[in-house]
Amino acid sequence: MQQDPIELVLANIGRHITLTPEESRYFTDLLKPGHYARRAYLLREGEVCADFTFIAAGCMKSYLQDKNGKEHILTFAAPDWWIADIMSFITGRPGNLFIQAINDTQTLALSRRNQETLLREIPKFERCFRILTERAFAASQQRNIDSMSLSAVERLEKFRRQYPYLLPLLTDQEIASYIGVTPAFFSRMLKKHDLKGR
Amino acid sequence: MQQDPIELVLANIGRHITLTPEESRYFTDLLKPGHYARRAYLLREGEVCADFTFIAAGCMKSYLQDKNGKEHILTFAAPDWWIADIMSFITGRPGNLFIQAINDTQTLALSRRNQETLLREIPKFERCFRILTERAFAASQQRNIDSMSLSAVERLEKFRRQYPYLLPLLTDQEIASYIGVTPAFFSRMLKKHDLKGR
DNA sequence: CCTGCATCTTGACCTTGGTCAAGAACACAA
DNA sequence: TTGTGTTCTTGACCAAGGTCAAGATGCAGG
Repeated sequence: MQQDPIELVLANIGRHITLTPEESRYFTDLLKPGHYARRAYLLREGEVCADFTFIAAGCMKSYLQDKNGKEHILTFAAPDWWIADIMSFITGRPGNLFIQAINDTQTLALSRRNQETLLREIPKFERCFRILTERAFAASQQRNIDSMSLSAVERLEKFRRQYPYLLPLLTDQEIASYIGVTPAFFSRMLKKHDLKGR
Repeated sequence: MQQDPIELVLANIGRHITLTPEESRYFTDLLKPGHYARRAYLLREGEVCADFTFIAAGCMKSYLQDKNGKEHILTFAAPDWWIADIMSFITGRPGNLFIQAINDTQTLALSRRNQETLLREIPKFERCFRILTERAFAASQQRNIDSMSLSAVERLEKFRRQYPYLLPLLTDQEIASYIGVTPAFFSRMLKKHDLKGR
């Protein structure tokens, strides 16, 4: 059922640049496969995020804990997405994010070291990462826009429309955290607006 | 007093890649200088954002209007920064953002067309734009984090610490909009926490 | 089949910040 | 100096969403 992670990552890259078989090989040799059981951590607060990680199967979330210990989910990463604590990754300093598996997850990690090697040896990867970063930036920008201009209900409706395939994997708590409300308010919201049948 | 815009943009780029004089020339020939008077628009909602714009002097803001007509400021761009409606710029579709001059502003615009030419002719610019985009992404991510985990007062204090040089240019309304509160609440907040002397 | 832990729901009450409208302060233009 | 507009402040009231705690529901493991 599961597709080969290497095939998936090559398809992902192939959407942006064209590689020769040798280049593909060179690239995939720099990737380190990983497996994370449900709830296992890829990264914890205070650690340096050394890898740009491709999700081949499963699902991860990145979140932070505020000073009252409450968890705020920043992003979900479904298969075919990349995840990292970008701030820590580019500065090399310890970050504030946790990255955790939501269910069993297969990954391919590209370390900063290896990314540098890759970019030096095959410069067209610069283009590829520029495009990936542009998209991640646009998504992040849109999240800012939504949190400023939409109500909690609107954010929920948008989330459901945008990521229907994530819904079965997530608890209500996680969705609540992503859209920025408490579980208690989330529950009332579903009831009040009759949004229970996803 | 003012520095030459071309010098400034070359210094900006030079922080990430090294150019020969010919390459510098090729690059700067692709830039279109602009001047915007206070309150003039570089971009309006519904227009396609065709340019990646460098601010050489002055200051701009990008904002959106929500469906109640209220303005939410997404970013400020001071000298030595780039500004664009990234979503519209990368998709080529009409965007939702306004980009407006806060005071008299000198710009250098790199159109998407010219960017493509530049990247084709001098591939090391891929690297440069990857890095610029990574930073913009990290800043946007941080804004999401702050809006999720800080109170209005904390966001204000952080804003003042982070952008002291912007404060003299901005009205309280604009700062309020950026940190995500109304002018009325902003005023009360200053009083209550004795934050008036910037 | 029962236990134990997670998640979800609900009630009662609270806090943060919004709304609307009016007045005060300021700014600059004629 | 006197408008005229804009920004800032304030009062009275409101609404969205948070807090805390208790009970209900669901489900995996033994």
